[in-house]
Amino acid sequence: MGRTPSSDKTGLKKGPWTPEEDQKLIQYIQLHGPGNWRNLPKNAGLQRCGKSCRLRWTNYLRPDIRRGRFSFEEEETIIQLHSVLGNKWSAIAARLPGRTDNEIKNYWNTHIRKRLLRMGIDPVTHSPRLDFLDLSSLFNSTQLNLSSLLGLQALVNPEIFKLANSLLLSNTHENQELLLQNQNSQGPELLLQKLQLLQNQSSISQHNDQLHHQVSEIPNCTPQNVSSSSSQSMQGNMGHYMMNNDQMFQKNVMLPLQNYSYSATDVSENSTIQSLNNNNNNNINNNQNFSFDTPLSSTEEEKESYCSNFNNFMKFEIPESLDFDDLL
DNA sequence: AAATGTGGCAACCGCCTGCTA
DNA sequence: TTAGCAGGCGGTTGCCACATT
Repeated sequence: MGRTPSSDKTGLKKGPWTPEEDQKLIQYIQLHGPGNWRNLPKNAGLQRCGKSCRLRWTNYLRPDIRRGRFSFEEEETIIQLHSVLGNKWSAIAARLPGRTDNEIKNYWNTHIRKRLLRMGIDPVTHSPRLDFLDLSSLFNSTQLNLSSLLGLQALVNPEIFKLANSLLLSNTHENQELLLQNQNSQGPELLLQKLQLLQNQSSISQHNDQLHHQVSEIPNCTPQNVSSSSSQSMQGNMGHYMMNNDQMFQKNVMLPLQNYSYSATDVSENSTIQSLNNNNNNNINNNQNFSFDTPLSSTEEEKESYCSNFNNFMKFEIPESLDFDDLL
């Protein structure tokens, strides 16, 4: 792992740390404490730059580091915080004891981000986007039958569903081809236009004002997903969810979150499945149990579990008491 | 069995910020 | 005021391990 061991022109070693180096660093810090990273390598007998020592300590050797898989609660926290803070990994890490910003960043990029993309959610704005949704898995699915269509109906705005459904029912190969060809590029223009029109007719929540107000008071904080006062938000039974700005209406298709379900087939091989089952039963809406049939599917039980728990997974309710100063 | 592709993640790079003289 | 420095931070790289072809 890491990089090829090498030395820079000052003779300092780079690349992966050896157990001996780790030991030296640990022993030195145990004796003298962290800090003064510039002089630390020399005093500790390490051929490393101070920066490298600091990173090694903070990201790997620190005794309070909690290694291992992220729990579902941790994932949920990361997503919630990311929806407010954006890529402020250190701020997010501060709310997750034992986790480092580097670890969270890696986990986001390798797991959560991809999952959100597959779910059709923009990982930057946390807004649903049809052009990110993996529709090919839908149309290629052998499970594209009435029941899955009913699931799809729960996935999207009913009007959007009607439109998509009419495309399917017309049963023209061209339509499906068109949809599939365009889903990863610019999207079917006609469909997008119609969807956008429909979307713009969706109910607009007033409930973002409070959060916007709270966040706007944070110094130097420009939350990526908190709308401007002129932008729109949607609220469903999953809490407040902010739309980024009007540009979302230009190219992207937004779906009401209360109807947004989860392609849970590859959820969190690292997550604690059990934890999913602990706290969500009250929020389960059977209509939201929908899964795409993808090659990544695990067991049906897991799929069901994840699907039914997606409501919790995507519950981005920002507590009114959230102290943003503390957060930052 | 070998080649190729992909995921995961430790570590590096370069920029930014805050402190101090 | 400003230059220099240390530390912090987010983005990126590149290697290893495993999966797929």
